[in-house]
Amino acid sequence: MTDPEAGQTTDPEAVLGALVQRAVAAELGPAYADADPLIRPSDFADFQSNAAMSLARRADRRPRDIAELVADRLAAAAAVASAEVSGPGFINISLADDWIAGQASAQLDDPRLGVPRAEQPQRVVVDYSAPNVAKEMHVGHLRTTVVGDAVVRVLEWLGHEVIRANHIGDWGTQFGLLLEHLLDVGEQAAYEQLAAGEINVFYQAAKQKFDDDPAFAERSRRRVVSLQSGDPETLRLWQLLVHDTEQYYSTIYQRLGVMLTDADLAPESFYNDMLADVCDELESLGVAVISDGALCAFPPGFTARDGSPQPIILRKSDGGYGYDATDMAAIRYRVRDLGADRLIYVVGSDQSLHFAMIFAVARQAGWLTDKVRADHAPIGMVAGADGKRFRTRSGGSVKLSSLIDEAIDRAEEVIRDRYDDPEQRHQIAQAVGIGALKYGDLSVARDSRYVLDLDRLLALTGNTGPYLQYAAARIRSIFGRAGLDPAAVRSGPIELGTAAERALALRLLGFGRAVEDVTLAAEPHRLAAFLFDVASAFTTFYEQCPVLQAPTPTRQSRLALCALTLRVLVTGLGLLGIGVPERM
RNA sequence: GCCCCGAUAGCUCAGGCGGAUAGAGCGACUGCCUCCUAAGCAGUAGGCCGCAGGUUCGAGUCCUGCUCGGGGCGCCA
Repeated sequence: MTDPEAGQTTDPEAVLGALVQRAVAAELGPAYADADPLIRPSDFADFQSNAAMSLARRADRRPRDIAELVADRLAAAAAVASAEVSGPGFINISLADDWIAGQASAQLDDPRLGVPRAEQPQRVVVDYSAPNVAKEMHVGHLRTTVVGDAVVRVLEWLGHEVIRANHIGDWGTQFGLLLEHLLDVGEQAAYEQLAAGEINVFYQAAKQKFDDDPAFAERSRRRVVSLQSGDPETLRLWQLLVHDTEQYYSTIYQRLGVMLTDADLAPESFYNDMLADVCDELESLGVAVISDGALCAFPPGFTARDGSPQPIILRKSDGGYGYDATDMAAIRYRVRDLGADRLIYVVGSDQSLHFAMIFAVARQAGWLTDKVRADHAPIGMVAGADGKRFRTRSGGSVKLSSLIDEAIDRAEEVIRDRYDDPEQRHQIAQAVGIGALKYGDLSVARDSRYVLDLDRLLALTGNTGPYLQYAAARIRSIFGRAGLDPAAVRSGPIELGTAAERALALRLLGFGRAVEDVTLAAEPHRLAAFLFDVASAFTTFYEQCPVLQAPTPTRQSRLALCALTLRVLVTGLGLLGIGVPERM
């Protein structure tokens, strides 16, 4: 165990946890050194430890007696102002003001703001976004894209090596009709339409012809065969189609400020050459068997509608490969060739069964071992007004690009009278609108299903991205008025004269824990909630504590606290992929 | 039929590994711009945590059953 009062972390819970563990071990014996200190936020103090009650039975002592002994030892620690027993054995712990102030000063001086790098860096493949070629990116792609992006940023900042994998759908039978339609309209016209984002028009026209024109349908079927058999001209057309829509994704990603680039494409077709070998290996391992003419794997514990074993279908009876095979190939490739320690699939919750089965088969095959962790991070579906799954048919879909436009327009509307310069106005509106949009999706649990509500998603007041951006802008404004560069303020001393200052400083110390929490289950909303608490604590401080007008020692301290708050907000929002405008 | 997810304030949602009096935003209602940005702040009202049992010192949280909603379950991806 590390020294509880040393090390890089500023996290009070970690520090108190170590203190409680040490005290428990001293009172009850070394066998108790690893007991969970059960540190929780408290309504009655800064924190409480509930350890005494859980240890009472094991130690055959009365919980209050244990609590008294531990509390006495805690009270002697420099970090602790008071430790008192209450109720059945709660230990209410308040931290010393000068300890909080010292930690905050250290955090300000630390380039990493008290967030240590991972002790054991991993190589992590994060699979997210995954739009389909020649299909519109709609609102349903927003969350997987921004959640994946935030997870990637957090993992990288913690020192992990991240491989971004945009598993776009660029293969399958629908390409027959798309390619025939491409030939009909001409390459240039198709390019213009696709690059302009008129993707659904293109797709629906192709689909219409497929349904109405038997000759077209027949051509399409033949085209699929040509594609799969590697006919050079067909491949050329296919690449054209893929390239055109990739260009369109890129513009969306750039507008959203998402890290994905062409270099991160890991399309379905990438695995085509591996599929036969994947099937062979699974078959030779005895994991896959022929059933009704198809090559299937039957992972234990999965049963179908009629109670029979439930398969994944690797190779269809017609010899073609399905997406089960592609995903198996991707797992094998990512673990064996890329050397991944962890796989995170930020993919819709409707794929839960699929991933459970895929992972199970990969374990049977020995591709996933105890050393490799595979997570499906389910993304909740977007529902229509009827509460049911949001379907993109019948023109009811919301294009992601329109949503972005709307977000920026709404933000610009708010500041229309505030900034004369249209360029500046647009830049602010862009940062704020995109910030609102992304935060709106990042601040809820990623698997919560939701009815699309633009007013909620694009809100500019309350617990929103702009609220956090606004707090940062106000801090910058303070420094601007003082003619100071906030980045230059790197040291205290910080003094905590008021409750608002203390509450803000204490809150800031939890930054590292909040960042860490994101990686546990790929949940950026935990960081979002923390940042909202920080901004909220700051605005209370802002209302109550004049900074520039304060007398000298207090002024310096408050400037330091502001500088620290700004850096935590900007860094934290950056980890969520949200930019912060200089002014608002 | 089986499996997964959900049900918390009027609405949208948070609630690490079980802790004391269940939180936030929006909406409603009261106040607050001679003062570092009112995209803000302070406050009030609003709860059978779906229902019924169980586990235990203690359950929104864990277990069982049920109700309702969503999703999934052999050759689409």
